[in-house]
Amino acid sequence: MKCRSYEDFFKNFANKTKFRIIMSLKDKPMSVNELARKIGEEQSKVSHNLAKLARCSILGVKQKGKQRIYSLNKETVIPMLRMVEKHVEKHCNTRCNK
Amino acid sequence: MKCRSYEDFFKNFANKTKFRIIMSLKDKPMSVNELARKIGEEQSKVSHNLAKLARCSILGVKQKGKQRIYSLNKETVIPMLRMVEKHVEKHCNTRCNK
DNA sequence: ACTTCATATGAACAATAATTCATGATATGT
DNA sequence: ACATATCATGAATTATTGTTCATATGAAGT
Repeated sequence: MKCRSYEDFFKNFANKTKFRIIMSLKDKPMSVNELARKIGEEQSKVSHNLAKLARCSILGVKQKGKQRIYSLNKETVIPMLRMVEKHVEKHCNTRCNK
Repeated sequence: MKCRSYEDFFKNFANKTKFRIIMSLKDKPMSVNELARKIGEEQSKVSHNLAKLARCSILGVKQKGKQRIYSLNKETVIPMLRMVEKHVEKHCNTRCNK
């Protein structure tokens, strides 16, 4: 199953685990276990989430020995995040927690 | 409850009803009933969804008599949609349904 | 061929979000 | 003050997503 709609695309940003994965990959590409360790979640969970992210081309993958290295599609994602950041700054008042 | 995180923000685009509302409001601001008729959903459903969209400042509201006119925050939303559109064009191969 | 390491996958279960339905609130006109 | 139109809200229900756990797959080395 491919990412077949805008909604599907956005779902990948609308979830904490996926979002943390995205954020982690801003620095550098990583293998599944690396990521799992970095965000403190178990392999299977990370793997499931990676699959969905990759299906929507938010991430890319390449094999490297036994490992799979996931990398962020920066072309799309970085500008997107920047926009939302700007939006939140502007509209989310000082205490954004509640 | 306010929109307190990026995830919350993105949730508003990750749902069919909300997405259709957003799309409908690209043309012009509308009242709740207008919207409900336009997308063929019942008032209560639309209203619940509008509430969330407005909390994240994806929509704005103003009262006009008994009606509430919801309008799209085009500044943020239009460029966002354009970006995703581009992404989908590029990465979603010819038959994007399946 | 066997073992190991890294990752993927399916199915059961849990958590979260969306919808529905009944009702409440508010503005407006009479 | 009452009736009506428009919209919001809460709670129960349903639907969708996410997680967990056990297991499968696949690459690499021996």
